[in-house]
Amino acid sequence: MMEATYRALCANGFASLTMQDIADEADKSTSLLHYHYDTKQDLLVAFLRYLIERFEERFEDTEDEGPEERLRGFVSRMVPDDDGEDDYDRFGLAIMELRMQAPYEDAYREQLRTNEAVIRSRLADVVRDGIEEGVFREVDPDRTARLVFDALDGARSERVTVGADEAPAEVAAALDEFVFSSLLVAEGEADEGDETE
Amino acid sequence: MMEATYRALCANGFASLTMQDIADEADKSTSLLHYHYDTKQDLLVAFLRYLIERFEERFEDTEDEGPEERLRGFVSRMVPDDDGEDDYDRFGLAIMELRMQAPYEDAYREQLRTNEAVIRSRLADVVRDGIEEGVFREVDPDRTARLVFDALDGARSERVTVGADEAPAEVAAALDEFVFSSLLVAEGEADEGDETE
DNA sequence: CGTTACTGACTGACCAGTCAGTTAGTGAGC
DNA sequence: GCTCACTAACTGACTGGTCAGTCAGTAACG
Repeated sequence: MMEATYRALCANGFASLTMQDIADEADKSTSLLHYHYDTKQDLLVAFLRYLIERFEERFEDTEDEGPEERLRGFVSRMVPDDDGEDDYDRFGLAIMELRMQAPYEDAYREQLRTNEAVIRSRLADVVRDGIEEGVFREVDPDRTARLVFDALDGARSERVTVGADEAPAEVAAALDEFVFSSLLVAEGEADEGDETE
Repeated sequence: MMEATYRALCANGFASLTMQDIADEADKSTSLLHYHYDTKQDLLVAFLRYLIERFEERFEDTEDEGPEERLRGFVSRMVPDDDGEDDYDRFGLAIMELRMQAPYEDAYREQLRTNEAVIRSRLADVVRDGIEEGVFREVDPDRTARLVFDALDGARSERVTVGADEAPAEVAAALDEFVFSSLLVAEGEADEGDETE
């Protein structure tokens, strides 16, 4: 069911997504969807919940790597190297379409807020860990995480909307140049100085 | 007519925008809209064109300022200080909704591509000018402009979708810390010590 | 009297959600 | 081992509402 929703979103986008589209992908009737979920919104909120659960599962696997690898891993997961991933863009776009409906639909907004908070705080944790381990210099982890997340998000938005395929890679490079390079403390330097800003 | 479209977008958002909404704002009939514009898409493409013309007019006014002021001016135009601007968020959201339909509607995509290219290249020009004048260090102007634009865009998206009101200001601060501060050459320390906020 | 601006009434398509059912599985009693 | 009752999964046909776009006109203006 969730899988069918995923496929339908990739195939049709969100704005023109109908219950029929999902039903077709699942080889079921629309009536069945309404049997399990009262409204289309209910179904989609359940889908968003399903998504963030999957994200958390996948993220846990990286917890033993070093801060820098984890940071770069995060970036490269948002910037797929191979352009073969057709569904990646389609799905990313569909989710963005959905996000744009959040202000009009409380249920979406609440679930999305949760999802984004989880992602951003995982990223901030990586930065925080890096600072504690003395790999990164002292910065505001939340603010830094937000810059990284929002820049990549903006780039992705640019890519999927107007087809600026190079945008995510360019932004990743710029982040590297301006943020990550300034984040790494010089090797062999002190990992001391607990000075809260 | 364009004004009416603007008001209708603020009031209703894009996804649920009907020709009737626009007609109501203009105190005209929907038939008249179809008399001037064959389809809803045509009307909205004309509206997008109208927007970028207005942007260019307003931007020309800043051409005599210094690079740093222009850069900060650009940022602060995307991050309204006073939270009183209700329409600003509503309209920003509506445009983002529209952008998300670009992949499904060629006419939107072409016009949006033009609009975004104009904005980004104006920003890159500012960086380029700054480098030529020796105020900024040598960086890739397009890449830097993209980082700034996309980060602010991502922040705005976060704000309007899930109500993270602080996002644009946080990102602006992070840009300041990571990008702008590293952009200014130390040269002579001529007029510095300027600590805004 | 021709053109441009404008209207109200209508249509055809689409779609979420309803409803009155059918089918399949599960177990209890005999 | 068979029937009956109960329930969960599922369906097709339908409805009510919405909306872009059409069309046959009218008003205004030069």
